[in-house]
Amino acid sequence: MRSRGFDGFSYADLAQVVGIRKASIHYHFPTKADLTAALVERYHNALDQECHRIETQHKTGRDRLQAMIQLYRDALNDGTTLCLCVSLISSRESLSIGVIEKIKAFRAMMVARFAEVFRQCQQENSIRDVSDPVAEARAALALLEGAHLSARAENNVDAFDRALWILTSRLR
Amino acid sequence: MRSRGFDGFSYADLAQVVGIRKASIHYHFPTKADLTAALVERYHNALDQECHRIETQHKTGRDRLQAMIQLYRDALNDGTTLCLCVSLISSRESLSIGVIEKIKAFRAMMVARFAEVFRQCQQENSIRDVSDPVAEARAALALLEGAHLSARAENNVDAFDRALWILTSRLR
DNA sequence: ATCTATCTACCTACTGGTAGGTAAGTGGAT
DNA sequence: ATCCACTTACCTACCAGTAGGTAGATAGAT
Repeated sequence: MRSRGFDGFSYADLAQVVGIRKASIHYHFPTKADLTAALVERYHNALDQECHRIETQHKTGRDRLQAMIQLYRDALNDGTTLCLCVSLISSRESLSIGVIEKIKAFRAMMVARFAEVFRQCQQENSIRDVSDPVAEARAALALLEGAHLSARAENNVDAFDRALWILTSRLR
Repeated sequence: MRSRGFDGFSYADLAQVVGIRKASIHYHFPTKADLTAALVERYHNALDQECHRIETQHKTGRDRLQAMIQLYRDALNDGTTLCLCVSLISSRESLSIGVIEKIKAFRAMMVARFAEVFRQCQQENSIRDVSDPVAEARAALALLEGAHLSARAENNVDAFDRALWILTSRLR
């Protein structure tokens, strides 16, 4: 799903990967919308947990921000996958409203997480020119998602790092 | 194509929109790869021309950058469409190598255009902290593409402006 | 202990519909 | 007469989703 998008993946593909018949997947997730909603929810929880782990493992805003950038970098899986959110939004026209709402919720969660980290960086003075942590967070999310697209287009994870330079170069 | 993506749009859809039979489209563009390549090429030329128009209509780097941001903003068409490049890359796994190369070429062209504008801004001192115009250009492209995704996810063009704030707030 | 009923998780086989793509023909312009 | 743009009618492959059934685990009643 994260590598082929909503319109590009099928029950048959998934069935082959997980090793059961597609009818069995329909048993657990009657429609593609159900399946997608479950995936987004799982992704939401997984990322939320990862952010929590980062909070416990890193104490400064600087380290936390870098760890969260690394989190997105890892999500690329060497260019084979995108952030679930990115691959789904591109095919928004095919999504059910339930899935769209879940994507919005995921993004709101990530913005809140980033805003908290930027607020901390502001207090630490560990990053240049932070005037509005929430605005910074929204921009950072857009930048990260755009960096994912860049890396995929160039078929090169370095493109992700080059795009993120605009943010990482502000760290001190 | 720009609203539904490569995997989400079909010859039948397109035929209905343009008012001829889908076999007639196959006459002009035998395969979906041919059609997509032609679309990317047209998009490339159209944007190149738009950038040229901006260069003649605006003289300062500051004005040119703002006009190019507006160009991307207009490409959203009130949230109904994405930059062609964005909607295609998400379904990269379904694309022919020819199309991927054309997308790379398009991105290289846009990076070069943006780099030129950032270089001018640097000379004018009309934007804060420009140290590397090419790096700025790459980051700006990622930000613009990410802002497109944000606007689409939030179903609100304001989300585009909010993401771009990180760049526009540096103008002076 | 065993019979019975129900449930879970899976299966094969199929549906209606749509995908990209093609072969052969039509009709107007040069 | 020939070419060009387009048509109808068709193909095969695949799509999401369904019908109907089965093996095996679970649990309550006797």
